[in-house]
Amino acid sequence: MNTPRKHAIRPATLEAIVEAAVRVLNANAGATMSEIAVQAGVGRATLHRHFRTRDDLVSAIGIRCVEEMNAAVRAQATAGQPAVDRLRSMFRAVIPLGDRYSFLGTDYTDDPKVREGYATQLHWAEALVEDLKDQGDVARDVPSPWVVAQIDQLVWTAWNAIAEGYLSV
Amino acid sequence: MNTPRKHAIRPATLEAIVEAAVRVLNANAGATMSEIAVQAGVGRATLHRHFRTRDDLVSAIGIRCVEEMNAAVRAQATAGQPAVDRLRSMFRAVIPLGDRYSFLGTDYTDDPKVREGYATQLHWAEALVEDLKDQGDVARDVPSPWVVAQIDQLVWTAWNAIAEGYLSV
DNA sequence: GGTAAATGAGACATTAGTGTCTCATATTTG
DNA sequence: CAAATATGAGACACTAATGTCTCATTTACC
Repeated sequence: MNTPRKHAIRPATLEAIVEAAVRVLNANAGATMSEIAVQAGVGRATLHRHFRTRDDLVSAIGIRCVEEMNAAVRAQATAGQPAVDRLRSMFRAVIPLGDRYSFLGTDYTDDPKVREGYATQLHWAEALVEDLKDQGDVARDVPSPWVVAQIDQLVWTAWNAIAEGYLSV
Repeated sequence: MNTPRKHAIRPATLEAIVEAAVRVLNANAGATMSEIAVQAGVGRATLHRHFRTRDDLVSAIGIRCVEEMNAAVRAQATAGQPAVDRLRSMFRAVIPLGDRYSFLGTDYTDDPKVREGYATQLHWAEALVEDLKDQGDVARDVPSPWVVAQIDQLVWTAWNAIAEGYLSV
């Protein structure tokens, strides 16, 4: 079941679309399907052929983003490391992805997979904060959500700083 | 010269519009003129009568925002205080304004007055960072723009934290 | 109370974007 | 080379929002 005769989309086309979408949306979160099509060097109809609506496209990129993020974090994480080192590893993993995905902070997608992936990241961060408190690296009376928010925002700030050129990876 | 016969806009109407716009745009940066009109209890035509375009309205609010911010900072600032205390005062002054203006981080306005007001804030922060370095509160080799960005983002994070309810003013 | 001006309601034209469809062309596959 | 199919180009209908306009009604001022 579900055996499309040959190929439903040419890999090169898909790649061009996704790459262009990431690039264009990163520069302007409200970018239009036409702009993306032009940047991808592809007809607008082709966009709609593979991503029926604009939301579908943004969701697809959102999914790719959280997956890459989680993969990057997992790849860096070494079990048994001190919490502080794991925090540092996380930064090292995530910050280089900013030039591709920072627009997701603005252009919101409600896709359940994206929410799920983001929730995974949050839980990971919450657990890390607990460990930091256990080690005495963070005072017990600081609200954990506040610490998590700070970690989140530090990543975001770094992304912006890199985008604006006064910090480099 | 410039003596409109009686009044060009009723103060109550203006107030209702601006208040509603702040409230609605804060909840949804992409809100529509109709939504704002409804929330203000005002006809949509009246909106356009006093703010010809949507941009005009957003700009007007942006201007009001930076003016309030700068005023709040100036009101709190006591000359001759140690830099760290001035930083704390700034936070105290600015953070309570977040529930009204945090949307300005998303909904961008290009109005020159807004840019100018924002530039004022930046210069103020830059000068403060220099003082902090002079006092040895911040290491000399940390890039100043990075510190400024951190201050900016700390305010932003606090605004969000308050909006989401796990922190209070 | 009477008058002038501000407002509300709604019709209207315009614009920009979305999503669908068709057909000719280009590309892949066998 | 031939057949199958993905693509490009563009026409089309549809929608949502903006900005303009008119006219009846309400409000404020003298």
